[in-house]
Amino acid sequence: MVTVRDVASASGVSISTVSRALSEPTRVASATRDRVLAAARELGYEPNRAASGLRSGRTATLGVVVPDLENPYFASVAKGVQARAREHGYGVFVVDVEEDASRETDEVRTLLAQTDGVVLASPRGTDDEVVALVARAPGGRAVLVNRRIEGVPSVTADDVTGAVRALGHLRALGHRRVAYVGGPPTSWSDRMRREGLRRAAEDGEPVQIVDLGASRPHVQGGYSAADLATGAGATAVVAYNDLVALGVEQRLRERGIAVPGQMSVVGFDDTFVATLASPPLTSVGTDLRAVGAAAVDLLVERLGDPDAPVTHVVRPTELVVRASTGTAVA
Amino acid sequence: MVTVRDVASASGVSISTVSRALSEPTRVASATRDRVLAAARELGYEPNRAASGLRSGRTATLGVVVPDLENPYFASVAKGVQARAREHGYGVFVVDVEEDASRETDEVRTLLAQTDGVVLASPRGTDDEVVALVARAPGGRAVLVNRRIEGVPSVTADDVTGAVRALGHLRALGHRRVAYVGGPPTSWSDRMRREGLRRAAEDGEPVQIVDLGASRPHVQGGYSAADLATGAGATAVVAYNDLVALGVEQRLRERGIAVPGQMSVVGFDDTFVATLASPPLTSVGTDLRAVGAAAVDLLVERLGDPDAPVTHVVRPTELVVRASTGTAVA
DNA sequence: ATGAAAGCGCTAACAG
DNA sequence: CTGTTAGCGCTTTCAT
Repeated sequence: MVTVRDVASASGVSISTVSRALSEPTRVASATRDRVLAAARELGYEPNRAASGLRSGRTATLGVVVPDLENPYFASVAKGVQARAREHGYGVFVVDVEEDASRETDEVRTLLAQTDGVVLASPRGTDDEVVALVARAPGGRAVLVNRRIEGVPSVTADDVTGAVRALGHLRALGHRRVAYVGGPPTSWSDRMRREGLRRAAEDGEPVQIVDLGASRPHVQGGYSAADLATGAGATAVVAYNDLVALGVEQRLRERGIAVPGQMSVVGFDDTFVATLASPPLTSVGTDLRAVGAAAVDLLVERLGDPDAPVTHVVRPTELVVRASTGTAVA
Repeated sequence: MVTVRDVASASGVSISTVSRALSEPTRVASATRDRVLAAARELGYEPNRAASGLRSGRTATLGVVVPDLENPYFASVAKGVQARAREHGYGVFVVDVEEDASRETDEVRTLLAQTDGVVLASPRGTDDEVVALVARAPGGRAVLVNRRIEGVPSVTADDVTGAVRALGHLRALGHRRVAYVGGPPTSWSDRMRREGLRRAAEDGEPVQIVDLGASRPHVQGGYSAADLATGAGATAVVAYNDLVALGVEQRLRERGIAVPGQMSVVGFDDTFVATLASPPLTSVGTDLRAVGAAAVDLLVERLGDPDAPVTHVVRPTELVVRASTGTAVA
């Protein structure tokens, strides 16, 4: 292993100069600096993060906690986090807690001790649990994604507006009875989506919202809920997310119910699977990588200034209309 | 921040006893140990990884490098890596190199300096580049996934057998002219899949393989290649992976060509998207999380014994038959 | 602009 | 079984 010492003796300076040349280039005479950098490159020097972190108290590492990496939603968020963190010079620990609230708690706790800050995506714990957890992070070293709690910095999508647009779209197509297949009870975005539908339903030509309750946020959840939607006499289904919507489509296809001929389907998140479905799914989307990136920006900003005001970033949503929605049956 | 020192004074022992109680519980009297552990818990002590790593030379961190986290294949591998690493007491840095071979090189280099070992999944570099890279990791601290090179430990899937089975399946259904939509030129698994098809084609009732060349390993790649398959007079298409296969299905559907009525389609990897397609995709699958887990096991084993022989783990593949394959048209 | 020296929190000899 | 001590590689005063 090559250390600052090796670089120092190779370039005939002291180790402090090496350290400075590497991290504060301006504070070193340009001639010396060049010599040092050349020696470092030549020897293949790679700074030891553990050592520098130990001394400086800065680990140059962030953590990101997600419920499930295989869920395309979180894969995209994690990708955005990783990419932006890299731009800021941070490495990132990715932790998949397998949809388990108590593991979430544990992992955030340890990550907080090991990293400069953590991004907590779609926490499965209650607001109180999350607040308690984050309280352990002095200086706001935690940022939430997809959950908004006063006092804790967060990045969320404007789901309310998205849901309003989705319902407007369906109303314009003549739908007057729309079923909603919900997500996990602790999901903040599920609350927002419900809220958007409710508001939109009351505003203008009346539309009836049929609440189909909570489903597991996977294909299977939608598959099981599809029959409830037809049973309720709805002409359109709005699903908690794309996977659920795909499950609905799957079941309808199996029963020979045409989409969108007899039933329209709308998803949320506009993940890449939306285009894989047949028919391709109309979905309320957000730029998920941008969500991850924004969370990192927030974190980095606060690490630079712990007293910065708590900010809530709300990313825009957009209704992407594809072939799964059409005019309502008479 | 609470340190070993705080725990030591709280429990009336020396710092070394604290350290031992935490990491080698057997070497400490049980009474003392209980006292120390209680104090640690009470104070909310979290060991500082940087410090322990600096001293012990062990970072308790692994790295995993993937071309694209949003690709379900790599999401699953990364998930497997993370989960197994956790069981072994390691954290994991996940790095997405965005399909870029030169970033791959850089990242592996830095990771090797920062971690105890790295899992390099589906390297985009050439064999020579990979060997050069790995040569920098004394004691075999790098493990390849989805690429086999002599002298470097690896975990691969038995793609040859998988391809043989896929072709056997198609032959049994009466197909005599099968098109293959290939993946990236540097892909090792693409080579193996081709090899399997070639072998199987020659063995038994003859089947003609039409090589459609390389495609981008995404939906778009399959979409563009689909017309080549029909143009070539094939009655079945084998695609490099599930995404490509879905692209093929998409284009065929658009053209009104029935699957499997007029054309059968087979994918590889059996990622969750295979079941989302319509018709659901017949695919040659491997347990991807297990692949990731095996890579970690290999790494951990070698970290324990750097002189252990280089092993190549080959995971079984399995043909999962779904609705996208049927009897050949007359 | 540069060097000397202290020490971050922890583990690993070495004593006892 | 437990305590003392040295020092991992680096950054950071404090001098010069």
